[in-house]
Amino acid sequence: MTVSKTAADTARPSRASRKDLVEPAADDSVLQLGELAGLLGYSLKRAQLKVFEDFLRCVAPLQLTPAQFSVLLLLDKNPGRNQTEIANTLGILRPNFVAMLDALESRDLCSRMRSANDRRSHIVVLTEKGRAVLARAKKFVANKHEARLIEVLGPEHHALMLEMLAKLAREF
Amino acid sequence: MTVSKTAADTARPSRASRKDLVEPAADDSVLQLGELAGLLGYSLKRAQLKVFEDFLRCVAPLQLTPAQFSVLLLLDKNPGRNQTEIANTLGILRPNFVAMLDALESRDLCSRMRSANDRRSHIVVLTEKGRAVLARAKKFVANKHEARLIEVLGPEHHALMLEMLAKLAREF
DNA sequence: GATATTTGATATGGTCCATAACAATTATCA
DNA sequence: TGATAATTGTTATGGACCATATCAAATATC
Repeated sequence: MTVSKTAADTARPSRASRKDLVEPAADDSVLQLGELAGLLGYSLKRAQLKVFEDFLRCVAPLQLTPAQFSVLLLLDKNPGRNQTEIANTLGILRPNFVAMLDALESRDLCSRMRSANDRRSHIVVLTEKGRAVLARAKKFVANKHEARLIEVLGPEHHALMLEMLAKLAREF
Repeated sequence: MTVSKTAADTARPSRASRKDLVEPAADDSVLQLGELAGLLGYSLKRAQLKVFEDFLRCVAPLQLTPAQFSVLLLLDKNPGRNQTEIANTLGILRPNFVAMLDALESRDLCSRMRSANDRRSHIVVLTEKGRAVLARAKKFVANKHEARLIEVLGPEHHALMLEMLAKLAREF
């Protein structure tokens, strides 16, 4: 027995214990989702993966992930904030935000500055290059990514969807 | 210098290089999301996390994750299928599905059987206990989880949302 | 019957997420 | 004031999830 309790470590029946023969499904048709199709969380997850994939494609020339883009957007909209404030707003834990900022700072998209008030905190500021990249990214996102979403869903459904998702994220 | 190239390993400016003082934001009000609120992918991700959290809470007595629940549902709806067929339908890669099945099988919720046709493949079947647990899980999900979603979104918006999410997952 | 393909499995590495702990700094308050 | 507590950025670490290469056994192909 191992000590750590990963799923992979759980006991698996020996080969000898599963020797019974069973008839496989006859037809090779597509599997039925059943009630899975009615599970909101399931479709939510699958849709989210697709949307993030498309985001990455649309903004690939700038090499920005959705999370990185959200950081740049937040820095632009909220100057003079420190690491914890930015991280908290995005639901990122402070320890995990360090490496994220390191990556952005090493590409000269943002910069850590010392606060004039509190020598503990680092104020995070967009660099000139950061502002330029963000501006280009915004255009890619609006013209390619969101445009495609609006096209597929229809403008009114897109707006409604945004509203409902925000409601879920807020009060669920 | 380390060898692997994680984001955390990217060069970070030395402490000496960021000594400039900067005025922090004066007010301590809530940070502005800005265009982040209009990004569908952002709200999609946040909503998905909340919904999965709620799912885990609602089905906690049965100790089932959303992924495990989806496997049980699929096994029930599609008897006589092998591991790859189940995994593919759920978008799970075969190597990663092995540990997942190990966990379920070690709890006697399902069982791997040899196919009568093809001695390579394992037909995955629900056990009696698996069927019982699935039945209970379905009730928890319907009466607690989905019920709350419908309550928050409203029945017609819930249905519309499901439709749109499925559309995104399908044709995006 | 030689070769290619499929299936389940292992190994491995990457990314993301969560917690504990630490030094430096600041806040609290007796 | 000075002792103690709290905060900030950081490191270390481990778990969960995802992706690729590879393998032996079995089957398919030609």
